[in-house]
Amino acid sequence: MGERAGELINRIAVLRAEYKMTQQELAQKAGVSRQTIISIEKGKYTPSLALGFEIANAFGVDINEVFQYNKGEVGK
Amino acid sequence: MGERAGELINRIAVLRAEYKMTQQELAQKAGVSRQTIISIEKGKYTPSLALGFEIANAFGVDINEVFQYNKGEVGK
DNA sequence: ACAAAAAGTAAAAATTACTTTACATTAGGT
DNA sequence: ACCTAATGTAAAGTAATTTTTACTTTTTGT
Repeated sequence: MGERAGELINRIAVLRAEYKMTQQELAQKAGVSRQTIISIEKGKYTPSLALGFEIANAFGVDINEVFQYNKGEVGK
Repeated sequence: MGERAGELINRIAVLRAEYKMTQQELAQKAGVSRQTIISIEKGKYTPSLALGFEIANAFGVDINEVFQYNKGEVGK
């Protein structure tokens, strides 16, 4: 029960490159620490929905452009 | 520092009514407990992004149709 | 090559999400 | 009125996220 069914992938690094935004800047805009951005960007854990939205509108894009959820391989 | 900048509102109750889905059923489809659904539906806390997506595709709708984030009133 | 900025790693502490259990209330059907 | 399903409340415990601090490595510009 440690992991949820699906996998969450994010395009934060891509978007940061595209918008030339540093982790520090993104962290400030989203209102979290730089560590949080790093961890999420690297997929170490999944952020809260609120933070997801904050990150999305730090870039000014829809949340679906930042995060994609591939629901769990039920058929294994 | 207890609260994030913006407020997250959800349309879970509305969607459940629309799709005639019980909290129990939604909980099962999303892979969480009924309590979790209740608490989120009532706005007691904000779910993880993964759970947000799970709830959205339990209804088969986009995540933006379930959750809306009004970014914090910075100007107070 | 050098300096500075950006990115990365790690780990403990604090906070928040989620589970489980158990019981109280409300709504619907007969 | 009765029964049952659905919703709600509460509290204690576990698991996950986020912060804070400190240090290492990589990248970039000059």
